Amino acid sequence: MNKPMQRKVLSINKDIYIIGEEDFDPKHIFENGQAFRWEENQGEYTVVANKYVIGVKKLNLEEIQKAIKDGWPLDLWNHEDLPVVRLRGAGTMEDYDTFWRHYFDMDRDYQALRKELSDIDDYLKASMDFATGLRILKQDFFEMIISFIISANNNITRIKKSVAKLSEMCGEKIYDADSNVYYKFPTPEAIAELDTEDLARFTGVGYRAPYLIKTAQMIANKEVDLDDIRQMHYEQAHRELTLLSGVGPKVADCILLFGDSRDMAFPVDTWVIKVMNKYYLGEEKNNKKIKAEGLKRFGDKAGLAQQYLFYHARIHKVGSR
DNA sequence: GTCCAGGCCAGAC
DNA sequence: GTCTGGCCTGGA
Repeated sequence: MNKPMQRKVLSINKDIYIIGEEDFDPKHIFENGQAFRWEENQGEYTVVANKYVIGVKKLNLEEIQKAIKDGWPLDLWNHEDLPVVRLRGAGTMEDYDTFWRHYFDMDRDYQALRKELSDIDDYLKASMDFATGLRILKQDFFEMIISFIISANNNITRIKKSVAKLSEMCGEKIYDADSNVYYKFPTPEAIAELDTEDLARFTGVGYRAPYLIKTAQMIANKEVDLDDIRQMHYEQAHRELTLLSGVGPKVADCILLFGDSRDMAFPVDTWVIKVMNKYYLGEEKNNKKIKAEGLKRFGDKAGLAQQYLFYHARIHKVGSR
């Protein structure tokens, strides 16, 4: 093995560059179903998060050479195979330290994680190898609640469209580096005030519209306190989340995994059911038992393992006719 | 036209 | 507590 590369992060003209990080592949990060506020165009992912709109791209050789020509410090890039990810419009190093570092889970050692999970079994190893560069984002808690209520019995294309329309409907305006208009994710108060039929018509969420409004109201009036939930043990937090309208066991686990860094939260969806049955169980139909098996096999990182299994299974259509 | 998409809810047992 | 049927919507 070569000596491990030292990751460097720097900001030049409001663009942030992450240099020498092998475990950062925008496609695997954004197209694995954990995030809904992105659009891909020629390898660049336009992403809305918090108050930011950024372009995430793993640069190719020509782009790196162009960057150097444009005034990039040449000494930063001294290996031909050194990966470079650009977060266009992401801001200064202060923005990185206060937001992006957390959002992209930069303090987790993914090389060590891949090694640890790969040792568990061959199928998990195949999934890990397939999705090298996948990271579990740390997204906004309330945004995850609303997004995953919309996700139930739905597909990713339509979920993305509905979340975008909802943000447009009642989120605050923000702008990207080229002054294009985008929208922040709405507050609980903003969604709580919406009319059910307006919401359904404008966003296409259909029968989920009353769930969204009820849940936003429960959160806005502190009937369910999100700050409290984040202090609770996993089981209690999961139970509390399912009090929200439209939140069942699977959605609650997605919220905890992607919005509250709960590595053991193990969402059991159709693909995970297929994978767990094909490789570990056979014909188990009870989701609670499937989840218990996941926790038994993958321990306190079951949720992380789940995300690689899910992504691999969905792409390869494991268990489908 | 029918089927399906990262499930949840209500009602029945 | 566990199981079953119904469900907005739009693209294949």
